[in-house]
Amino acid sequence: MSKGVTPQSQNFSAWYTDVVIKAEMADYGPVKGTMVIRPYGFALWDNIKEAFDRMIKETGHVNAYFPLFIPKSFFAREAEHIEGFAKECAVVTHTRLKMDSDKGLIVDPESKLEEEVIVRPTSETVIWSMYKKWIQSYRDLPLLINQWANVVRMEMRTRLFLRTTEFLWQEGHTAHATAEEAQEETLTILELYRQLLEDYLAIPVFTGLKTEVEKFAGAESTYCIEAMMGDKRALQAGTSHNLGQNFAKAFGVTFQTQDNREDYVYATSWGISTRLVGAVIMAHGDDKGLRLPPRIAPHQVVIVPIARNEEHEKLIRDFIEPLVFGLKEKSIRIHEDWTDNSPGFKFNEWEMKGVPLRMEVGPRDIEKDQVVVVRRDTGEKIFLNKNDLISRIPNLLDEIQSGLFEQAKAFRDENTFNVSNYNEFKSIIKKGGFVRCGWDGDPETEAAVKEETKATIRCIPFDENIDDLHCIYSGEPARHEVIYAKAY
RNA sequence: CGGGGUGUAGCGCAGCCCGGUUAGCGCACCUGCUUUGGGAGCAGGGGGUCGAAGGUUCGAAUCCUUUCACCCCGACCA
Repeated sequence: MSKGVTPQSQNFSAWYTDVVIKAEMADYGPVKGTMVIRPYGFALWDNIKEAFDRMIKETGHVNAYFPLFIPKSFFAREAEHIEGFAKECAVVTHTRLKMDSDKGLIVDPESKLEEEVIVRPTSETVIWSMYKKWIQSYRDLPLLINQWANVVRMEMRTRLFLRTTEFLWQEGHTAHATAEEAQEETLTILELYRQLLEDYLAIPVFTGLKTEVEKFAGAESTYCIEAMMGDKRALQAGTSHNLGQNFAKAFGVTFQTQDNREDYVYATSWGISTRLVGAVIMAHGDDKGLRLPPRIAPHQVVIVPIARNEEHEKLIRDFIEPLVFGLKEKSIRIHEDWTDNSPGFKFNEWEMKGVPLRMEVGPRDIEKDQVVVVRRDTGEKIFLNKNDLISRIPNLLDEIQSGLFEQAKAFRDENTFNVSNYNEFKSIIKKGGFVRCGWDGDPETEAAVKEETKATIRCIPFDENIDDLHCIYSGEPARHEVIYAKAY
């Protein structure tokens, strides 16, 4: 691993790419826009995934898997849906290659498909085609299915984790007997997303409703969590859609109600993606690299032995063995770095990789029955007696977890402004930050602001208050209080 | 999809204008010895169809043509 990264203050996006690569989170794939998630990055995703998977199972959801390929015709059924995704679909048109004497390996024109197949950009359509078969009666509802899958959206501009042609996500697709139940589900999931971000990723979020322009193609309404990154830009970190009866109507999914009527099923869908890995990096990282929240960090503690010779090594191994055992018993994820790099190198490397706690153990410590523990979040050096270590480490990890959250929250709050004057609005958007202000509810106003400032309405927050509020742009009485920001 | 840029060892680059030894440097890698509490030192070593194809020339990394790929900046998006 080579030295250092571009400082955040100099060029945030260069910093981001440097960190992703140098921390061995991901690498570029051979096809434009593709990414390889390396083991260290995948371990982080795995931990996020595990936490959320547990949450949805506790709330009655089950996992399943639907196919990657979708008949093109399915997409024609929901008008807004196709509108939203048509421009970024990968299409399979042929099924074979062959060797051509002139041109080498070519697509065999003979193998052209009758009906072209698209690679899923999202799975509503396949899933609802199946739900039609599975749902007849109110007794079949609610149907609460989730899938962990990859999806493909052909993107022009890509950035590792944040926007790649193929990405991993979870997509929940639920079917309900009533509109109320669907709405409740939509908000339940949004709340789980909030908890995941705040309690596990240590990222504070605003929750709220998307405007008509920003909502999901084919949804009645879209709710979201919005987070602030280290460059004061917004990142949409998760969305939960109330799909109403749109997909049920498109796919003819009806059910018999308790009183023997026929009605269309009410639907929701919701997703979070590997983008969250990018969110963790950009919300917490510093000029030394990543700073990972302990609850999702692949390694929570890394041990760096300081040994001059084999005798020291043996001494250290004996010294740490019971400590490691004790910590593992407490389910602490601990890693020993016995590679023959120098200690200084290891310090830098594990700081780059964001391990919350580093434990240095050398002969001088062993003499004093102690170890040196260094916090990644604050850099603080703590000398711990070996007798206190096993009880203290979990506390320290908790402190780091909440410390990262508090720091991110303070940063967000310092950079979120209530504003009533458009000039002030523009100057804040220009230098970065969120603006809470009034909006007259007109999509043309929203478009004009976007055109002039590049800022978009991230959401209409649940705690909006429009008393005496006027639209930042038109001056009309506000229909909503909204949060504007430049977004990823 | 528009504008710009870059392709030379795994990575980062020099060489290219002005063609001419065996294509070079830093990092990384391998071996050995000495080291190890903030990115170790010395010695030795391996690794290249100079993005690809064609052309000009006695001779091309270098000049010309074509092409491909990727990166950056904008419009779209989880």
